[in-house]
Amino acid sequence: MKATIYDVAREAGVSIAAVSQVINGKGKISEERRNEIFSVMERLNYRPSLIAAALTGKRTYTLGLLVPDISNPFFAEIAHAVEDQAHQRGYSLAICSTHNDDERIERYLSLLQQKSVDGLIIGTGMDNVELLGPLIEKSVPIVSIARETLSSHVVPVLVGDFAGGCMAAQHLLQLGHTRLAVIAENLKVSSSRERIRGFRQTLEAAGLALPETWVLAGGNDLLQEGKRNAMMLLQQTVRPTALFCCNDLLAIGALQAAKELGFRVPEDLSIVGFDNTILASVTDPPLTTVAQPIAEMGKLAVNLLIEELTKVGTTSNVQRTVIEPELVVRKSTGTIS
Amino acid sequence: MKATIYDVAREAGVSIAAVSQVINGKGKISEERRNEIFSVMERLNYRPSLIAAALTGKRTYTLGLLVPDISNPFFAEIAHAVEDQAHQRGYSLAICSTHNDDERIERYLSLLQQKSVDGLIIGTGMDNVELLGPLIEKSVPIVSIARETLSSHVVPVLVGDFAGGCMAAQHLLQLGHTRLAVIAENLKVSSSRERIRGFRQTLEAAGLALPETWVLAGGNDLLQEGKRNAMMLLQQTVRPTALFCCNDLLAIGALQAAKELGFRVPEDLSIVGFDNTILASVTDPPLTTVAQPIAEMGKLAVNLLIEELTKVGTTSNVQRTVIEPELVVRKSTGTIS
DNA sequence: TTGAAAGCGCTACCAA
DNA sequence: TTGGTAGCGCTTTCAA
Repeated sequence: MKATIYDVAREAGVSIAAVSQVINGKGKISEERRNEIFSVMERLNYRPSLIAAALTGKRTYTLGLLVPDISNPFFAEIAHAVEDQAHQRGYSLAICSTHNDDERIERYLSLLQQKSVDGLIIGTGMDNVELLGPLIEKSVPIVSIARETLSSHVVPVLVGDFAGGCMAAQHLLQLGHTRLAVIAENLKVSSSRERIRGFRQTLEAAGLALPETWVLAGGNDLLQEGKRNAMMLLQQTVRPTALFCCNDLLAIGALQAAKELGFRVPEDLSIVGFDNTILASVTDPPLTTVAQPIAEMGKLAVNLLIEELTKVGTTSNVQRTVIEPELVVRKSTGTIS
Repeated sequence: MKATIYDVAREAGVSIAAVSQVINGKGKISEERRNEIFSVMERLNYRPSLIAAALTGKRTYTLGLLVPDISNPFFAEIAHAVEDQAHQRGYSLAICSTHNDDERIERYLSLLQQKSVDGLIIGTGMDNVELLGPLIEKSVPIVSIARETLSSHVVPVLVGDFAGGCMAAQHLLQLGHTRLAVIAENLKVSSSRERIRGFRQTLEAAGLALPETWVLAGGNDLLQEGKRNAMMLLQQTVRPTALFCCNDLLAIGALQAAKELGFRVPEDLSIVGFDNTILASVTDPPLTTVAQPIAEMGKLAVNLLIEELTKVGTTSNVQRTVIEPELVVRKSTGTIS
């Protein structure tokens, strides 16, 4: 039913070895034979089985990508960037939404291992780094994207989270705000912590404090969570005039809360997001946000990974890469009135 | 370096056949042996190679998903739904962004074929259906999602586009609008055409006409395109009071155009979108839109596909499935003032 | 119940 | 330049 290398060899009156050579452009085959074989392959609509090739030790040309949730625009954009570059390099992508659930991660990891992916890109949080052990042992190269290093064997590609937090603070400070609060995702996520650290440090350098009670975090449904936390912040008698939200979804939730409570943005409240996903450009007012260079990160991650998995033997010597973020000022921030 | 079935067999003092049986829960192996083998597998951290298994004719447990662009929230949500269900059924997903480019589609199709995916879910437009030929010959089951049938061999899972168009029209009609226009994506896409057809028919049934000049389409950057087309529509001396946009991205573009031109939504202009992606809930005002039951469609598509590929031999007799959409009324539509 | 052995489609090494 | 052939790791008869 499906043409194999044997069919081609038979039709062309050569050995399968010859056909294999032609497929891989190796060995020495005369022009004549080569062309003959090509034409037979064409005629039979022959497609070499990557499965069989992989079994003999070649690569599978498949990369695994772990993200918390592909329907979250940030990760969708990451996936897009990664896929694009992978495709360019001849690899395809197995995408896995982990829901940040270790059990699911374990299943996926095991599956990817069984499928012998050539490399792994991790964009999901992981409570239990041990789960990577088996992969590392089998020396499957791993890079993490937008996440701090998980282990010394994982090369991270990340955005300057700390710097991003600083930028947000600086911007808000310049606008004259003095009562600032933070809404974060999940403090287990290192990038959130870094952003907050940058934010706080910049504030303190300016002689302002960021009280612990004004750093709210947690929750799974980001939009809801952002809204809920913003509500709490805004209903206090002394309320913040500016909010730094650790991602766009949270910022949008905050935006909704503000509107619901009758605060005008940015006149009564400034909001800064993080990520610069499509969402940020679509809200009203559009969101001032710290942009992650998603396309660049995706591309870099794939390139590092492929570089890693193509150089055999050589000890890996790639180090962490940090790409600087950029503040995109839109309409959700302004001077205090 | 990596444990194989041989290692397990040797350690356990049995034949590889026995191990294989245990793995697959087939054949008759004594409790004792079985447990012994299991414990050895555990100890060796053995993971059966799916590659090798696939080579012997078993499935690869991989499904291919073709979408135009995974970073578009609609397709990201589709991907999420599909992945979720696939994972539940023990399959993983190779996701491919085609950019609606036939050349890219061809490359991906060829790749998926070489990887022997068990089935294909197509959510992308295809100018050249012929490309599916090779897959169909190899009897790889294919379902299309949110797309009209591409060929008699492709089972479609779609939303009632026509009905959705009707709903939008009805809603607008009820609000008293009489000058309605349409902004569409690309008239090559059958779903767009169907939506418009439903919309127009409902209008006509109410004695209203939808002039061809008020049906604008085309473009690749949906947001921009929606904005541009809305601009054109709104700057005419006799302008529409209501816009039906064939997807949320277009609707958001229209929303931005309206604001830029100083029209209030919904007081001066009503806008209805289509899809009900997360974007629709995030704009201001939030978008009234026709909701596609994305999760349901994704689940159904996967189930149909797996059903198809598990029943050997039996002639496929699954027929097209249409899930009805639902109008979600938010704040972008209102009575004319 | 168990095991020996014949593939699955392809690569790579070694002879010819 | 070519072709023969030994695997790669696993499934699956078929005998024992």
